[in-house]
Amino acid sequence: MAKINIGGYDINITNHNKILWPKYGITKLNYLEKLISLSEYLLPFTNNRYLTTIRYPNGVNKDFFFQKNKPKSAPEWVDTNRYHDKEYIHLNHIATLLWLGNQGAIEYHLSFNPINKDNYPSSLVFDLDPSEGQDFNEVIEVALIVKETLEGMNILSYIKTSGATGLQIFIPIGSKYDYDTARNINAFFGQYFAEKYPNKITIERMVDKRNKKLYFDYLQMWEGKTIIAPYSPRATEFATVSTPLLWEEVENGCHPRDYNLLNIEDRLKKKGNVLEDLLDESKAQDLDFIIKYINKK
DNA sequence: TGCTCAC
DNA sequence: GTGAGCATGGCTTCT
DNA sequence: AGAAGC
Repeated sequence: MAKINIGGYDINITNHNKILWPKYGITKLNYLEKLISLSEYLLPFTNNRYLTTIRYPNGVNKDFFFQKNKPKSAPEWVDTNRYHDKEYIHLNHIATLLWLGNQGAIEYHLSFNPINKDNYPSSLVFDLDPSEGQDFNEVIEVALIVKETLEGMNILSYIKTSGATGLQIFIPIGSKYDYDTARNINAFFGQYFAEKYPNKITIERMVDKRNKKLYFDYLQMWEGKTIIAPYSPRATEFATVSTPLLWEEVENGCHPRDYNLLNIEDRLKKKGNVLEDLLDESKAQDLDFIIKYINKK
C-alpha cells in the first residue's frame, strides 16, 4: 500500500501491480498514470454531472458492478450531489478520479443533464451502432450522411467513438429544450434518416429485425439515463477510450480500437480536446425551426 | 475494492 | 477469523 | 402482462 498526495489530498494506492487489462498487461499503477494524463480532458465533462461508474476490481474480464452512491469508505473530501434519493459522487477533482481508479472504476457514465438542470439535457445524442457482422465503414458512411444533412440545415454536430462498437453524434442545445422536447426532435431525425436511407439505416428496436443495417438509436435520452463520458476508458479487451474525433478524421477512416489507453496521450498532445464546443453554452444550436416543423405535421 | 454480517 | 454478499435502473416497444 | 433492449 502506497500513499500519494495529489491536489492536496491523500490517496491510498492498493494492489498497484494487479493487472486490469490482461491483453496488454496494464496494471493498476499503469492505469492510474493514464488517468492522470486523461484527467485534464475528462474532468471538464464529468464536472457538474451525475456520475455512474462501473467498477472492475479484478480486471475487465472479471466481475463488475455499477456504483452511483458515494460509499461509506470514501474519503471525506469526495463531493456529492443528492439526486433521485441518492448521493452521487461528483467527479470534479483529479484526486476523486484517482481514488475511483484505485477502487477499480473503469467506466465513467454521465447524466445527459447537468446538475441542477434536471429536466434539461445539454445535447441531443444519436447513437450509431453496427449490427452483428457489419463493417465499420458502414457506420462511418452513415455518420457522414448525418453530419452533412445537419450541415444542410445549418446545424453543427460533433462526434466521438463510444469506445465499444459505434459512434455517437452530439448536437449541443444548451438548456433550451426539456427531455420531452429533445426526445421528440430525436424521434423526428430517427424517422427521417430511416425513411430516407431504408437500406442503410434502421430504427428497429428488435435486434433480429435490423437486418444487418446500421442501428440509429435515437431513444436514449431520459432523465436518469446515462452515456459514456468523453475521454472515459472502457472495460474492453483493447483498453479503448471513448474518443472525440474531428469530422475529417472520420472521413479519413477510423475505428474505435484505434483509440485506447496505450496511445491516447499522444493523441491528446497533438489534437487537444476536439470536443471543447460541448462545454461552451454559446455553441448551443437553435432547433426551434425543427420543433415548428414537427408541430405542423 | 472494501465494507458488513453471519457463522 | 473466514467467507458470502453487496455496491444500478426503469422506461419503451414489441409479442 | 411479460420480455427484450438499451
